[in-house]
This record gives sequence, C-alpha cells and structure tokens, in this order.
Amino acid sequence: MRGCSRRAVRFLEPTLLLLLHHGPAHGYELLDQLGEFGLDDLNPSGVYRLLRDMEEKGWVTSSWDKEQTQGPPRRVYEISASGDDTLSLWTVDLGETRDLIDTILARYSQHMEEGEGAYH
Amino acid sequence: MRGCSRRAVRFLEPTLLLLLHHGPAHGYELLDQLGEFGLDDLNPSGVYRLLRDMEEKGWVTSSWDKEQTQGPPRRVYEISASGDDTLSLWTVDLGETRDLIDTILARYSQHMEEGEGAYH
DNA sequence: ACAACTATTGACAAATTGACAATAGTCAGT
DNA sequence: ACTGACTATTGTCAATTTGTCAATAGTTGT
Repeated sequence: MRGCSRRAVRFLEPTLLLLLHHGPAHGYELLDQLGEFGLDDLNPSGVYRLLRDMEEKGWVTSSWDKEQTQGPPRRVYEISASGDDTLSLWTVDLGETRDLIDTILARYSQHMEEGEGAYH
Repeated sequence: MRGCSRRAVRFLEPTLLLLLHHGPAHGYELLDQLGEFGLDDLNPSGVYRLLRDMEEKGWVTSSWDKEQTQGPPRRVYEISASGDDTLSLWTVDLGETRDLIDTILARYSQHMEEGEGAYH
C-alpha cells in the first residue's frame, strides 16, 4: 500500500515545525529525528525542499552554521513567531483529523460486529 | 490553511470503501454521505474519478441502475472481496496514523507545559 | 420550450512527489 | 596526495495527483 509514504508527506510539515519548536536544528539532524516519529525512509531532498518552502512562507528562518563541523557548512533552521502560530493551527487540524479517523474506525468496528459487511 | 482539503483527499478512499462496505450505492449518494464525515465541499468529479480508479483496481464493481429514477442512469458501486481486504488494510494504516497524531500532539502539549517553545 | 435539478464523464492546467544526479566539505587510511 | 566513506545541501525532471470547469444527458415542473 502507498499509505505509509503518503502519511510521511502529509505529516512532514507539522512534525518539522514541532521539532524546530523544541530548538534550532539543521536539515540532516531533522531528517534523523523524523525517524522517531516513524517518518523514516523518506527522501532527503524532499525534506530539504520542504524546509526551503517553509522559509519562503516565513515559518522558519535559516542561517549558515558558524561552527566547524565534520562536513560542508550546514544550514540551521529556527522557527519564527509565524511558525509557532502555524504549528498551533496545525494542532487544531490534527485534532480534527484524529476525530475523523476515530469516526471511520468506530463505524468499521460497528459494521463488523453487526456482521453487516458480510456479502462475500 | 490547506489542511482541510488535503485531509479530504487523503481519507476519501477509505471512507468510500467504508460506505460501500455498508451496502451498494451510487456516486451521487456517496457524495452526500461523505458530508457526515466532514468531507464536504469536495469536487464531485474527484469522487467519481476515484470510484472509477477503485474499480480498475478491482476493489469495487459497478453496474447501471435498472430502476427508473429522477435523472439520468446511475452507476451503482458495490464493494468486492478485494475491496473488503483493502478496507481492512486501511484500518491498520489509519490506526498507525492516529498513533502518529497522538505522538505529535502529546509532544506539543509537553513543550507548551514546559514553556520550551518560548523564544518569542 | 425552458429552467432547475439529478448524475456522470472528459479534458487540461497546476501542483505535488519521487528518484537520482551533482556539488562540496571533512576525515581516515594508504 | 589519492582514495573512499561519510556528512550535508541543492538542482532537475519525469511521473503522479489534484483542482477546475465545461460537456453531456435524463427527468420534472411551468
């Protein structure tokens, strides 16, 4: 099923905002932390692209990391006040989505208990 | 926010399967029933298109309604055994999605309580 | 005949996503 | 110094998905 991949995309934005809500971070680090949410196996370029999009919308700001590190310069993202607001709006949306899921699952269980889906 | 529209699209497929799991129905009727799930304001052609796609995948079958009705002939969709299986898989996916949402919302509440997100 | 409502289909632009290559810096071993 | 492995970000382009709007077509009421 394609569900997993689509879920990843759908929840990438709020999850990134949440992670940045905790503190500034660079893309590679975020990519790693997304795994804790089950959002693994996603394409790095998609994440970087989304971060750039989010910056265009003003939800995050970025700057090059000043510290020398084990690789090329890193772009560090930080959430903005506007990003905080967006995250807050996202939580409302997520709550509604959860309600929808609950409704669907409840109806499904109900059908199954009543044996209504038994045409086959 | 674009969340609502995207939610509609994301949950259209399982919701249609669920409705058809209850019994055969035609598109126009389904379109109406989707409103009960908060999936309103969606474009009819998108729903019809998805139903046709689902038929191509073998999850539903369709036939023209024999009964005379108040309009042009209606295509009646019925869920197949394969559709039942798909719906069942969908419930697993939806459960995982709900878990993800719960995780995100829990972390957000936690940050807020601890006042960690207070840069601004 | 005309308008309003029921019902489905088609077509095409716009937006999104996936896959992969390109670039570039550091570090460790040879 | 060269090589390969790892870190880190960007760019590109085809493929898929979605949104929008028009087209078709039957029925009912005036």
